[in-house]
Amino acid sequence: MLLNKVLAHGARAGRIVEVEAYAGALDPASHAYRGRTARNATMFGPPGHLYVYFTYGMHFCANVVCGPDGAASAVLLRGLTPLAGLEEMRAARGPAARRDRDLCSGPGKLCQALGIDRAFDGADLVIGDGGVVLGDDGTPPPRAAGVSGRIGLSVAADVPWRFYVPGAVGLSRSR
DNA sequence: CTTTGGATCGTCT
DNA sequence: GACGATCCAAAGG
Repeated sequence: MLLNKVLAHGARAGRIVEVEAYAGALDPASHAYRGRTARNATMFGPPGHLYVYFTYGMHFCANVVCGPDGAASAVLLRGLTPLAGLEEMRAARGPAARRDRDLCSGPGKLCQALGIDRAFDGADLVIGDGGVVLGDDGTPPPRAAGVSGRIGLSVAADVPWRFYVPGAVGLSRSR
């Protein structure tokens, strides 16, 4: 359960409030569906590492590899509540992020805000090599997490594998 | 508030 | 050669 864990890069940190699950080779919507390639190699590795990919010619998205070595299961980080390093986040995001709640309210946004790019692909989030760490500040997972279909997919979007903290700051807009 | 279209390029077919 | 686990600005209500 990643909800309410904390992702930090240097002085910048945010609480994970929205995620989506991808079930490796069994999931038509997963990058791992058509087997291992140079791009998705990290997903096929051990859990606890960061899988970062580039899409739409301009955005990065970050996943946490969660299945055992070889399973290629991963969880996409879709939304964070900004906790620290807000000034740095604003500088990285630019004028488009008018309110604090806009800083990390989307998969591409949170990567831009935290300064995560392809160079961080494969980083170990537990020991924090590369400067990106996944931590726990004692906040328990939500008593009742919200659930919905996944967003932005052309296949298997109806599978209810999007989980979020109801009412939290930093959720991407739901449909 | 909602809807719509453009930007932009690495990766796989 | 096509398309994507997206975002944003602009335009209309």
